[in-house]
Amino acid sequence: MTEPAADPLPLSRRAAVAPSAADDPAWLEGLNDKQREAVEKTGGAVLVLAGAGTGKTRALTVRIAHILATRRAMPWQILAVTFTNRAAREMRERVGRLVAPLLGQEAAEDIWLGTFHALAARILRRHAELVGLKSNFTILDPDDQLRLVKQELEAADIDAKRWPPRLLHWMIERWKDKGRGPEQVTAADAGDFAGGRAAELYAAYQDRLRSLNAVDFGDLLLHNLTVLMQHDDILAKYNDRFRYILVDEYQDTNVAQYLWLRLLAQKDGNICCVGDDDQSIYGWRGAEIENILRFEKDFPGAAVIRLEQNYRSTAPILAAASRLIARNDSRLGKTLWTAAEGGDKLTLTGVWDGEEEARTIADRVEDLQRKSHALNEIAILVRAGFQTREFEERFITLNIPYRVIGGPRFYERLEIRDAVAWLRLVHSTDDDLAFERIVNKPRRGLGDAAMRTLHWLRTDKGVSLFEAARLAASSGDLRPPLQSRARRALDGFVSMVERWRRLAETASHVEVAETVLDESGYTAMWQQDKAPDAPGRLENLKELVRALAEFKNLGGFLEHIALVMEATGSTEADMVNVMTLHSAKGLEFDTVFLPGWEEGVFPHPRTLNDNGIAGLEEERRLAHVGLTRARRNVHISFAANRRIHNQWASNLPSRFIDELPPEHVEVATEQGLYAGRSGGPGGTVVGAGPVEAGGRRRAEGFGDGGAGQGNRDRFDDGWNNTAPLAPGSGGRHGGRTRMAREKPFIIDGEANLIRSGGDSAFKQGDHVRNKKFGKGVVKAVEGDKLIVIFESVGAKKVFADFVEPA
DNA sequence: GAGAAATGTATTTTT
DNA sequence: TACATTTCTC
Repeated sequence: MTEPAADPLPLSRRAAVAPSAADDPAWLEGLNDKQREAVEKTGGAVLVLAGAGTGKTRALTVRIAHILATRRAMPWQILAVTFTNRAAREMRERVGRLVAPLLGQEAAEDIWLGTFHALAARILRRHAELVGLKSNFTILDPDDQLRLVKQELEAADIDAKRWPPRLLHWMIERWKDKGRGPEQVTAADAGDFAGGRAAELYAAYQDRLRSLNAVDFGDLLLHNLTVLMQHDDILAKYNDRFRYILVDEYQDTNVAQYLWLRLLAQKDGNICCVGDDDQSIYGWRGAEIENILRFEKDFPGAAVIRLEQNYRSTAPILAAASRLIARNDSRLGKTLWTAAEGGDKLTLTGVWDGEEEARTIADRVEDLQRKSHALNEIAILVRAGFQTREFEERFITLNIPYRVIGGPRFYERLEIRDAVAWLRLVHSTDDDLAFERIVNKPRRGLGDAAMRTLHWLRTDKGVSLFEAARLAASSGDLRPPLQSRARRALDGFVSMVERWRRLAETASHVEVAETVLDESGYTAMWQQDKAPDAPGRLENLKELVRALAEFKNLGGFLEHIALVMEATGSTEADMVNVMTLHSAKGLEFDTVFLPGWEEGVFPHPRTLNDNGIAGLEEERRLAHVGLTRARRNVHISFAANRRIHNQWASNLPSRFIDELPPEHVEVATEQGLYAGRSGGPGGTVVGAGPVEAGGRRRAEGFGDGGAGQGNRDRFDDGWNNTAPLAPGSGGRHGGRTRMAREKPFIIDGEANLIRSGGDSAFKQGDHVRNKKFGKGVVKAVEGDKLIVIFESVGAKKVFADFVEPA
């Protein structure tokens, strides 16, 4: 139970619910002082710093309702921006419920409410010609984007082996996040990618997109910026229109989104941003936590309102989350508190390996199930996707229903993308990417040779590939001549597509889709496929048609799948939820398991390597997000050994464990794993597998072997430059790849690795036995950990508690 | 053009 | 290990 005396946090402050005056309008009822302030302060710039579980969505939706109900603006004069479709949907529903009794059902429908991308697309469609596009431009999915990048690399004759397309794609995305077109990329930004040609490739990629009448996600914002900055009249129009702007999850905005908001808000300046700097976990994809930290400078005179009263979690959970996040320097500072008293301590469990961790957690889940705890209210939140596997396996054997959230998404599946490409082509024959994707699916004898001819025709005549196909089918005068078989195939293909286009003029889009999938032979292709996953794919195709039926027309549907890539999953069934910490943001559960709190897993070493202190702070925010998902119980665990990519690694408990308040944590480890955590040398020791003759090995992440005392020290002298990259230039690309191939390190008793044994029960040279690795000899003693050379697996760093004298 | 073999590569993810 | 992608081979 909580011990208030030992607790530095004001956990038992009095609840600050506003005394509800009798003449208060209905929509303001039940708000606390701060929430109410956030709702009623409608003029000027407002930053609502809303901690986890403090009712931020409530404040935001009531604020919209308040603006509407008090007639400060009409629905279409309000711009409300979210990041996810889920948030947008939820917000519209909630606003609708609030305002329907006052203003009618339609009021909420007319609000400009949606994701950044959906709203930007809506605006861009009106002004597409100003950036060289047609208003029916295609929004490419990541797969198409990458394909184009590859093609550009190929066209520029750059070795894709040495310069991975994915990296270039990533660079381009980040530039777009920063609101920079190709001409704004400096040589320094471009780095040494392909000998400094990245900016040039970026420009080529943009040209290519334009010629395809296509945009990627980043372009939606980027082109908006171009339009708004270059056309004062258009900007003025939107400035007049949007009298109130509201932004959710402001800590996740990137530079482009920030600039977009600034432009749109520049006239009245009635902008209200809601966010939580302590939940900024998307820096790696361009989010600028600086945006929220800088808000008061950006919008002088801005009001800052802090929502700190938490209605979700128990006091111990909040104490743990607060204590942990207080270690971050880059934050505005907030302290969550709750009026609720009591609550269980967090539990901390150390186990031998990942398998045991899964077993332990699954057993606990089973136990909860017996006590009729809803499975839906249980979540297992992991750092990285691969960690879900062992839980899945365990749940399958125990027959516990579970769902993995955030796996491969419906619209990303191969068969769906193929089918959609068919529809895209029927919708617009200009869609070259769609054409290329399905022209030979199912196989109709159109391979590289035929495509070369078509590409030549396209360039020569300046037409689309589809048009080129039509020409090729009828003309005899072709540069690379076309086989008669290919010509017949093309002829058939073209007339087929044209027939469907005529059909589309009269028939419903569902009918068209069914015809296309049937007559193209695409369905038949999967029916004949004997692969075990073929039936599932056919099922997905049916699902696609079902989904299609919910839209008015084909165009609407295609826009939807471009911008709404969400998974279709049942949320009703009672199942345990397994997902990454990232995808858990915004959700809450009664009981939350947080496995894998180990150095080498969480914080993730790569974040540390790439981004140093800032990276560590982001990982810590991730831990904070994890903790604050729980209403009642948090179970943290760590495994001393874990197999990652078929390599055993012995890990120390995460430094974040040290950052939790001990008085709120119950250590449930039988062998005292936790007790010895502090003071030891840090780092991850990667086990070497079987000892191979003479194998001197070196592992990434072992750079701090010598000196570390506390965590801070360890970080400073180790983590940043720990990976032994190739010296000198080469830098990231070459260095990292080369390193990864080198073998892990075998601890062979080098003096600098041996720490004084102290009071350990073992000493160097002792023969020991361990239940997993068998017999071995102690090579070194480090506090409560031993380095043992096992006969079976070679050198391992193990906790002394896990071995016995042999 | 298709299937087999070799090779590379393994955070986080929404739109 | 497990996957996707590329290259090889027929």
